[in-house]
Amino acid sequence: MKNEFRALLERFAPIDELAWQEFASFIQLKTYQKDEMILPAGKTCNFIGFLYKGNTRVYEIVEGIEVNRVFFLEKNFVTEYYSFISQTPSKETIVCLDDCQILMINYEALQQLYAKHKSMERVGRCITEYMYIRQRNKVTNFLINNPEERYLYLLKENPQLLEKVPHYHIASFLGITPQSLSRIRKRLEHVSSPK
Amino acid sequence: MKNEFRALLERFAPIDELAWQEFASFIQLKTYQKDEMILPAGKTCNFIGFLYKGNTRVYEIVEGIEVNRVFFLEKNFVTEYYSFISQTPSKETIVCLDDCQILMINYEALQQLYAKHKSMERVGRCITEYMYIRQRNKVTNFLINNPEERYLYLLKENPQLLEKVPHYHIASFLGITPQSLSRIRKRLEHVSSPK
DNA sequence: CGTTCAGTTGACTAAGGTCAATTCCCGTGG
DNA sequence: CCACGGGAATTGACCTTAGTCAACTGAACG
Repeated sequence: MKNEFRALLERFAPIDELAWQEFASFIQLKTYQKDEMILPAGKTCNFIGFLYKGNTRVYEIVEGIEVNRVFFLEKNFVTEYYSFISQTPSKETIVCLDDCQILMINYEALQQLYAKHKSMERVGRCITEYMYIRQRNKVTNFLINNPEERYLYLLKENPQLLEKVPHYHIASFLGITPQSLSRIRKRLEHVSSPK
Repeated sequence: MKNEFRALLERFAPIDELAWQEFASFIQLKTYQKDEMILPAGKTCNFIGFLYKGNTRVYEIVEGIEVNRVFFLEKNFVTEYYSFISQTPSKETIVCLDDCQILMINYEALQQLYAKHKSMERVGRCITEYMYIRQRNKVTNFLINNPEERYLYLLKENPQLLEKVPHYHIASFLGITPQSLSRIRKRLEHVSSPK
């Protein structure tokens, strides 16, 4: 279980054995039920989690509209990264899409590890960069692609998402209405299998 | 001149005198002419600059289309931050919109300073966070606002931009065509001053 | 068997994309 | 000083597509 967490971290940079042992000793397993909030808006995110089981949705209320920011799926991280690194209250809420088991490491523990182990700090920095580039890619996607192309991109990058997440959440994530998504899907259906 | 650079940095976190002295000793002044490239795509960005004079544009060629990423204006930073922090080749190109004078500090110097001065490292981390949140805000802007609203947002946040940058660059930055921008401007004109 | 909610569909409107033509502005050279 | 050239900006005509509001379908659940 913990080894899967390690494997994910090491996709960024290697961690030496000693650092990992210490890291592992800080890990806590938490379980949540479907629709439960892992992090409510207004609270500071003090963890980085590994989604051993289940899927989550991160949303923000902007001008009264609920906007889906990101979906963290099984076997990936789950955190509100900005709140975590800056240790300021989150504007976003993380909720479970289904029952979840999450391995968590908290902020204080991680800071200790950063100070103590060069290899951990390197992983941390790489993750920050990764988070940054993800945002950038998303901006690019909005800049050069229309809704249909964004949907196709999502389909290509994250086909599992469509099965795991209700479509109206996907629509919000793509910045369109559920109706539009439905029509886009219909259009594409005709193209791929023109009957 | 250098003090203005310092003031900008200290908007993120205070820098102690000793750290600043050392930082200042590394600063180099470089000058560029209008349309000159400060950083061509493919080269690794090894500097963070302070735009003492002039304005710059950062663009990327995506699927054959030139997409404007950001404009760095006088008295602000100029860098390709992802390339800088990860020390990997930049996908983006930085060009001068007019003649520029830039105070630059290079990567190696900065790393030295980070290792030596806690206050410098703190500033560095805060800047990374700032860059991250900027991208996030831009995503939000695309998610909840249509082109007209994005233009209005830009107008509110960065009114100088409209005077300093040709409109077709603004359009690309907003993710729309120059024609659309022109029509949006016309529409708004009628609203604000109905003759 | 009815309630609820996600998803779809229809009708209509508005807004952006595309292509082409035109105007405006500015610098250059005759 | 004026005419010309070129790029930016605007405008027009047309098309496509997303938004909106409302109705309907269908599946899940009690």
